[in-house]
Formats: sequence, structure tokens, C-alpha cells
Amino acid sequence: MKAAIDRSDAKPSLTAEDWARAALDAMAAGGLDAVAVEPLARRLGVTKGSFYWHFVNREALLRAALELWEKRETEDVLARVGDEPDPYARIVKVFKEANAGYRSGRLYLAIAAAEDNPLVREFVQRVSERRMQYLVTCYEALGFDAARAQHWARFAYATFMGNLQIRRDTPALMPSGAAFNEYLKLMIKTLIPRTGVDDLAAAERPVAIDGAGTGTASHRSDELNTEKSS
Amino acid sequence: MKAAIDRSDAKPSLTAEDWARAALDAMAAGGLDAVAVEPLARRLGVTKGSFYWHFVNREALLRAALELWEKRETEDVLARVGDEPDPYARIVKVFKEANAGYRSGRLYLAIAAAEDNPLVREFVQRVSERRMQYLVTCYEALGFDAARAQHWARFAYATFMGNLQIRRDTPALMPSGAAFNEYLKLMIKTLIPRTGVDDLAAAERPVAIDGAGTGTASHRSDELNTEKSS
DNA sequence: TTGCGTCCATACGCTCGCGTATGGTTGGAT
DNA sequence: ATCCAACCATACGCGAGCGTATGGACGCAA
Repeated sequence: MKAAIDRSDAKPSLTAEDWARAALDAMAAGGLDAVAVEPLARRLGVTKGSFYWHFVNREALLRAALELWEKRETEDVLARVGDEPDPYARIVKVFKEANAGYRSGRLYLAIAAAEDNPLVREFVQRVSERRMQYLVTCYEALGFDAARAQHWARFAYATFMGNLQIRRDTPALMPSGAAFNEYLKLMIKTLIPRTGVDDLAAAERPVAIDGAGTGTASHRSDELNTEKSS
Repeated sequence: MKAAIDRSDAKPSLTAEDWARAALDAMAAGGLDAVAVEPLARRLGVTKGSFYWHFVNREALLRAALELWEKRETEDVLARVGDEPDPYARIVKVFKEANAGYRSGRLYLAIAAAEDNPLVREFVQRVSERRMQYLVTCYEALGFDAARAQHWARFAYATFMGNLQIRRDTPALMPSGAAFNEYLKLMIKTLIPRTGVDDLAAAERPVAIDGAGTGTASHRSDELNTEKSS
């Protein structure tokens, strides 16, 4: 009855990326100082001897983890939505992805909380600015001028970040099911206004001016069957 | 020339609240695990011997600090705006206070980042829910029904929290001066809609129905001379 | 078989923070 | 003057994490 040891995916040696992944997991769960060599080694079923073969010290692991994070953040998140031609749909997708996933959002909050570490701060700043820049281009594609696009992008990004915070700190205040879809619809409708009717100086630009073509696209904020995993 | 020791406010013994204040400062700067006995003692110019006279252990200090924080949060922040009769002006004040102060916001982010600690989580949850509840009543006073008030309050609160995050993580993306006032004006105008013209189901309620009187108050979102200390 | 490089275990010293034990120094009441 | 309590310093043991120094075990090529 002694089950034969399955050698298929047991432990064919660890790689540096395995350590980086584990470091990110620990980060999401316990913050920066959860990225500790000995606890991680125990969790991976090895000892420190393994770690100090792959990395020179703890900071090297932290850097590897942050680089892996930045790579995921830019490749996966943005590249997956980047092929959407309609800027309106792009923003909607970002919002839906962000509020559905929550896992990467939670990781962001954990990493950003350690902004006192200069290395962490460097990565967080880059990732955050890139996200914002993406939103800015979306709003510019919708016909907003640079200043207005900046404001709306910041507005939307702040709302998105705040939703992550609410979901983490007071999950009871974040609705689910139909109420969540209503909430999402409200935010989307509010944060992506029709270009000429936006806010201040309403009569300045009568309608979408930028020749992006896709300007007054579908604008159907229904079929919001989000809600993947909590 | 040996200057006489100024006995006025030198060190007439420390109180437990002194320790709690120092703990909150440390928390804002370095997170939860910056609330360490010996480092705090060094910063206060004493030794651990002093600490363990006032508190039984580290957790007692943490609890005292969190209680002090909750007290500040409810007394100072809410009580200072609570005497404003107009609900519209109340929301505006909350937004302006929040975006100007930043010190209490930064502290919130630092504390909330340690949500893995059950004690911290308890306090964060209470404070956060109370803030939200306050906003909900504001929106209800504006004439929104319960569900809609919930959605708008959550929306506004999320935006506010996200602004804190942006200001901390990428301060370069947060404008200052006139541009900041524009940004504030945009958010206020967007997040406090006129009651009948709000969003979904526009024709349901023709105008402010709740007899709150102050419904269609001033709505002047000018004179936004915010910007106190960065 | 021998040799070498990869990957990891074991053992050690160091630092730092927690908690305890104990003694010392004040100020005020009697 | 005396005594007690408030307040703090000093010294110790403990655990945990970092980094180093080794010494295996294992695979693979010559």
C-alpha cells in the first residue's frame, strides 16, 4: 500500500523563478517582510542551502519577484485587452477584469504598502504610471484633449484602486450578484462620458472630434456577466 | 555656560498615550511591524523598562494605538464636518478634507495594509464601515433611495481611497495648484449628481422626492482653495 | 570508474526584537 | 526624615531570520 513515489512533478529541482513566484505569493499574503528566506524554504520543502545557491541574498530574491510581477502586470493584463479596438470597450474591459480578478489587485495593494523600500517603490511607480498612461490613451482615443484625458483617467484609476481597497478591507460593503452589476454599470456609465457632453465647458467641442472613428461606438453597458472567482 | 536644563517640557515622564501616539507615527512610516518596542523606546529616548511599565506586551500597545486612531477618526474627521446642514456641502467637505490632509489618509493605508492581523482588521473594518455609512446618509439626504445611496457612497468612497493610493504611490501623477482644483471639481460634479437626473431609470423620480428641503442647494463647486500641507 | 558541476542539507555565528527580573531614582504624602 | 509608588535602567534568556561555510547526493560526460 506504500504508494509509489510519483516522480512526474515531484521535485525536479527548484528554479529561481520558483522562488520568485513563492515570494510573490508570500507578499500577497503577508506583505514585504513575509518574503523571508527561511520561511519560504520551509514552504517549498527545502532549506536555506537551496536558496543561497540561486540568489546571493534576500534583496536579489525581492528584485526577481518584483521583476516577475512587472512582467505579469504588463504582459498579461494589458496585452490581453490591448487588441480591443474600441477605446470605450477597452476601459470597460479593464474595469471588469480588475474587479473580477482581485487576485492581482490584492497583490498590488500588498506590494504598494511597502513603498518605504526604495526598490519596491521603483517598481510600483513604474507599473502604476504605465497603467495610468494606458487609461489616458484610452480617454484620448475617445476624443478628450490631453488635460481632460488625464483627469478622467486618474479619476477612473482611483475609483478602481479604491474598489480593491474596499473589497479587501470591508468585503461586506461590496455587493455581489445583480447588485454588483448595477454598481459596475453605474461606475462605467459615470466614468466614460460621451465626449461633448462631459463636464466643464460643455459647449467647447460639440461632438467627438478626434478622428478615431470608433468614438460613438456601441455604448451598451449591459451583458455584464462578470464575477469569476472571489 | 552649561545651559540650565529646561524642565518645562523636557521629559516629565511618558504616558501610555505618548507611546500610542509614537506607535501610530511608526505605523504610518513603516507599517505594522514598525510598531516594535525597542525601536520605539529608542525614539522616545527611554528603554524597554519604561514600556513594560505602561503595557503588558506589544499587542497591548497595538490595541491602544488602534483605539487612539479610531477615536481620532470618528471625533476629529466626522465631528468637524457633522455640523454642516447641507448634505451636498458635507460630501464636498469630506472630499476636500481628505485630499488636503493626506496625513490621516496615509495612516489609513498603512494600517489597512496589515489586515492579516485580526486586531487590526477589526478596527479597520469598523472605521471603514462608519465612514461609508456617513456617506450613505449624505446621499440619502440628497434624495437617493437606499440602494442608490449605497452605490454612490461606495463609488465616492472608492474614488477617495484611490486618490490616496495614487498620491502615495505615484505623487507625480497627482496634479497640484489649479489643475488639482479642476480635478477636484470634476470629481465632485460627477460624484454628486442632481437627484432625478442621476443614472439608470431616469424617469422614475422626477425630482428630489425626500423632503430634506436642502435638496437642490447651492451646488456651487467653486472657491476650491484647498491645498493645505502636502 | 572517475571527475565535475548542479543542487541542496547541516551547522554555526551574528543581529534584533520580545519578555522578565531586578535594581535604582525621583517626587510627594505623612 | 521617611516611606511608598510611579517611572525607568540594566541585564539576561529566548527565538527567529540572515548570511556563511562546509559537506554530501546525484546526474552526466569522458
